[in-house]
Amino acid sequence: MARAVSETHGEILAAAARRFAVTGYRGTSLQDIAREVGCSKATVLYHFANKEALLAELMAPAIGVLRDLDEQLTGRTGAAAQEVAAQGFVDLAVRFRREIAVLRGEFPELLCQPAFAHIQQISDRLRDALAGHSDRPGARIAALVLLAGISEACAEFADIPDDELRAALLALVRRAVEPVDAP
Amino acid sequence: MARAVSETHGEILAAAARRFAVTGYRGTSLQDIAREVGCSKATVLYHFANKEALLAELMAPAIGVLRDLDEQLTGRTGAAAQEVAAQGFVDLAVRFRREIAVLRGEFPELLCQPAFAHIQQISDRLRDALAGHSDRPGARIAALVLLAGISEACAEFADIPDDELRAALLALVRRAVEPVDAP
DNA sequence: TCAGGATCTGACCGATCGGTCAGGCATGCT
DNA sequence: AGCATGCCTGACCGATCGGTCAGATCCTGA
Repeated sequence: MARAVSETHGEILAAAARRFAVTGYRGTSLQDIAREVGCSKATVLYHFANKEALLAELMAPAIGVLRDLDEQLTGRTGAAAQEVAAQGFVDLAVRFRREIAVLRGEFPELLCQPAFAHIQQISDRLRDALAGHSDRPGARIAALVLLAGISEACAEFADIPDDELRAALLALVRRAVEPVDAP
Repeated sequence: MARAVSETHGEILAAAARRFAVTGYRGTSLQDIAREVGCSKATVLYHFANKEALLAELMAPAIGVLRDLDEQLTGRTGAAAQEVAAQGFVDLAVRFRREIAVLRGEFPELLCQPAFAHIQQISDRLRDALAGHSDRPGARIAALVLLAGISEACAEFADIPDDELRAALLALVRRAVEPVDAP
């Protein structure tokens, strides 16, 4: 019955990604994941220290890209920051559609877990950049609406090809963002 | 220890609204609500048949307004449908900020419950109207991003006055919606 | 051949969940 | 006084959760 190490490990990871995307992190039990893989719950906990570690490994690639985007944002201001934030986040959201779906609505609670403590600050900076670092309520509100809406759209439109989704979202963001330095 | 009938009933409802808005429906136990009210869990279940009934009574006013909006949408097409949908939903979302926050991310699972079965269809029609009944992917994507984003923004910006939030959201929607009948 | 590590499992644990139930207690009607 | 009714509670229920643990099984290198 024993399989190669990485095989079962990867199967659990893939099954978790599928289940989390459909029923959310809290809504998915370790038993659910084990059932989908075809192993026991104890096996899942042999390969992963706990449920949170499973989620962390699942989100690691997306978080890495988010970190990169955060670095690209440093120093940029005004319209330049908006453009980099828009292009970067749309690209990230489309590429990591499934990972985004996992966080659906559970963002606030999941951010409390130590493994994701820094994500909150990064997403705050991202929102700030998309608002062109403006403190006008209109700009801040628009930035939040767009970031949250894009996440939801990427999770929902699973059937649309990457290119098409990315183009549509980018066009939307560009006309929706409140322009800075109004004449 | 006994209080007037409606008093405890209302207190439970108010406490549930507060807790649900912070920790979500699933993330809030009947014990949590009882603790906030200062009564026993059994008392909560004396006033409400079950947890779902408590949620249903909490959401009833918002659902009523959503139904009204749905009726106003029938027969309208193109830009007129977009405008009615935009104005109606922004107004609804701002007025029922707390109720919107309750649904945060738990929308899909909550819609499965029989008490909310019809909400899915209404929100589909609302999204369709905001897209100007266009079948272009760009229009449909923009409509979803806006509806989801507005919900999230209303749940998040609890400190901004109604008028200001409504104005900012409406301005955003008007410049973000993909125009129909392009020349 | 055999020791030892990697893999996997069933049984089990304490905690918490939504929900039930018999009964206590105050109030008001007859 | 006696009874019914509405309100409230502690104790309890079965189910499920994440997580632990001792041991069975398999593979590999000496």
